[in-house]
Amino acid sequence: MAYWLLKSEPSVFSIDDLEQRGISLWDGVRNYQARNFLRAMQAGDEAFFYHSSCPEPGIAGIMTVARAAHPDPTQFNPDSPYHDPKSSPDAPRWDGIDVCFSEKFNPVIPLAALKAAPALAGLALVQKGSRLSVMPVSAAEWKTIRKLAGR
DNA sequence: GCCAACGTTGGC
DNA sequence: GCCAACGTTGGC
Repeated sequence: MAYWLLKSEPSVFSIDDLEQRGISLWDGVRNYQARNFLRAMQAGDEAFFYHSSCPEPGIAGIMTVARAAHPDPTQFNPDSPYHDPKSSPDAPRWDGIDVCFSEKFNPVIPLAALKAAPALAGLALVQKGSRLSVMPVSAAEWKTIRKLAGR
């Protein structure tokens, strides 16, 4: 049982979208380091849902991993913005996971609050220049962040 | 919209 | 293998 943090632009896919759908494929990850973390995720793991590139960047809620990594179908779809011409079903390059809605934070935990917490200094999210979209969260960091959400 | 920081590509 | 050029990310 491990903890993670996944980023998404809410204009593309938000915590509200996930709440509405209940379960969803997490697709579109096109970075090798992030993909390798996806591959390490197991069903039952928990993850924070982070909203990026939006008016209120921050952690918007919690989801659980419903299904471990499997080939992301969007890589094979020429009509998808995530299409990768170098991928084929015989040799997929990218994986996705299935996630299940768990909780919504209202309001979100703002990025500034995460940056201000000394216990979170090691989190990739708050490190200068980090653009990683899938990252591990330690048990201690998980607890700290939940506390920031008032839970 | 700006721009700093980053990852990837491709010529050599 | 190097590295410049390019495209992308993401906060502000």
